[in-house]
Amino acid sequence: MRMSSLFLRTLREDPADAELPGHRLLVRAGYIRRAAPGIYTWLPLGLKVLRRVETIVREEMDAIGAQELTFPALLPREPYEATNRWTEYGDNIFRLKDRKGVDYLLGPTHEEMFTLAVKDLYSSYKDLPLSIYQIQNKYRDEARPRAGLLRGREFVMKDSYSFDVSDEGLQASYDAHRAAYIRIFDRLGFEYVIVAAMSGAMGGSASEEFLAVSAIGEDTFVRNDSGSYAANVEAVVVAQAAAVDASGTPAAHVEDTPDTPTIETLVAALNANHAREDGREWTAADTLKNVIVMLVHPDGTREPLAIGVPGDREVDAKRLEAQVSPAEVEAFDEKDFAANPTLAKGYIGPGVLGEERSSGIRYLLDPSIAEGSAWVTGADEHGKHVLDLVHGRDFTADGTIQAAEVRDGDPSPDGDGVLHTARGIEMGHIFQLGRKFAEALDLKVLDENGKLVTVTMGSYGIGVSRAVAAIAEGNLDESGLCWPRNVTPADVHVVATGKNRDRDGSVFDKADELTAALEAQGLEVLYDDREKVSPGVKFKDSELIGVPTIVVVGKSLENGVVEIKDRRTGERREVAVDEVVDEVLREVRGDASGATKAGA
RNA sequence: CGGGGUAUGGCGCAGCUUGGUAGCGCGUCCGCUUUGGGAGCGGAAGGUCGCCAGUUCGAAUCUGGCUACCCCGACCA
Repeated sequence: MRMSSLFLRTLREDPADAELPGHRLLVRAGYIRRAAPGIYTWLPLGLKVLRRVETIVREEMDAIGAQELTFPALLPREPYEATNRWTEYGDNIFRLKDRKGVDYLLGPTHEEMFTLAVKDLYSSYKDLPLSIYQIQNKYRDEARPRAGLLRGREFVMKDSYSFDVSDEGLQASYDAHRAAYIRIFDRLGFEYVIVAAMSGAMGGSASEEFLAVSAIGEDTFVRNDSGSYAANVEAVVVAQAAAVDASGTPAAHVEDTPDTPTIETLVAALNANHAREDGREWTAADTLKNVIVMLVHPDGTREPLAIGVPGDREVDAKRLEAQVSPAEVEAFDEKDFAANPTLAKGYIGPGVLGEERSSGIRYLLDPSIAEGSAWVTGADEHGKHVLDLVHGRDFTADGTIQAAEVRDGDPSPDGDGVLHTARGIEMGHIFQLGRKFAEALDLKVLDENGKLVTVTMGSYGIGVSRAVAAIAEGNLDESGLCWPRNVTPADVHVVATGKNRDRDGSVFDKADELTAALEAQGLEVLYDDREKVSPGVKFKDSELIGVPTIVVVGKSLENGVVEIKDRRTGERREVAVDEVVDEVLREVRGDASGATKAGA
């Protein structure tokens, strides 16, 4: 690539609409341009990076025998009608009509198309197992696109699906994908963690996410010190607390606690007027907080739900949503309270909660609330709370729910140490869909006995354009980007510092020659051969663009040497002109952690 | 969907309070000089001041309405 003719314009100043450092640099260095909110143009340099990420994904998918195909991005409505997703996706789907008024959509995901394609072509167990994939643009009309490529409305995704007759076969396909994903993310070169995840609205069992560890990530995950446990916070399963002996607990008794509608005011009132017998102060953890939310089911029906959690914890909205999906959660507002007169706002207790009690509202407890444990909680009357209310003796719930917030320092569910929380960017998600989806679309094959059996499926995704953004965010400094070798738009950046071919002929001649020699070795070379551009500008641009190895041909040519610069460390060294090609090859190939090695 | 902000040449911004020839920096083009860290001087091109209406002799500026975009939250890969 000759910079004198490359379609590129670097910006000296940050774009005003970019917030994240990596996004700013991708725009400034001329990799991408915003075309519309959440929609980006890939300029030549950016496209090179995107293609290299795609190539790594493609190589590893092919290596496990998955076969590539491409579905249209513009899809008919019918298949999505069959799985009810035309409705369930709601406003998140881009919809359009053709000239006859027939509905179409821009594919937000392609489960239906994959499943129907297999149904169309295959009908025997002998055809399976099968894994097929595509690398395709996906479209989601996000309520609020943000963070540049990390959450766009158009994005590039690799999605694959496995089709098996048996559960064992599905497990094998899943394991193969998991191993391929590990190789892919190793080659892409970022720090990632594999966490247990929720499988989402389509159901299914085993599910894991690959998260790039990053403070700017939108997902929260937890892990313990030994690494034996890691999970998306949504998927953490808190163990049921063991029952405790309640024989010494006095009978439950209602006390006046005026003006205590919050846990904070309640604890203060308890300590002022109802001192504990054991002399310890009351804390929020002694109270049972009952939170009411309104579930909105996909068919539009509304159902209130009561959740009991220890008073020192909040209900985690994401955990709750994951548990009740596909229902959505709305706040329980004043109108709802008015419609449920047995609920005394601020003093709600188990006395009225539960399907069998006066409110009729389903009541689910956090599993940390042990049978036999005693609580202070609302007495369902304004200004009154009940003390020594024992779970199992004085009240019961309709079940448990994993919806309380998970905190740093909580015990690890596998019993090994405590949990720490961190943030990550979801880069990949693999899960065993099972038969639910194939059933919806009636995907069956004949087995050895000539009987029709429903196929079992796995679903595996990687955010390809998101990977470019995540790599950029993780590989930059104050001067610009610093690409890992496996995804850099060029292997080496040759800078000719001359400004004028007439006067600096020897510099340009040598740089031309060197570029040709490097290209002859199969390297992708970005060559700054611009005239009338001062050396300072070329140096700044080379740092902004972030090719890992920079070769400067200039002044020192008089002494028969050129300069090789490491973009990441800033280290520079002089190398004799006739040794440069070998030296660069050594850097590019020797240092290629992951890509060439893992691919070999 | 709630809260906040912004809208002026390709990019970044000033001007608006107090109405009167639309400005600055970067970038682009021409000339001369310069030549290893975003060069200097001189010249030039490039703008329906988001849109609609109103007030006014006169609106980027004042008033009303609308729209778009950005950020935080809610929601989702």
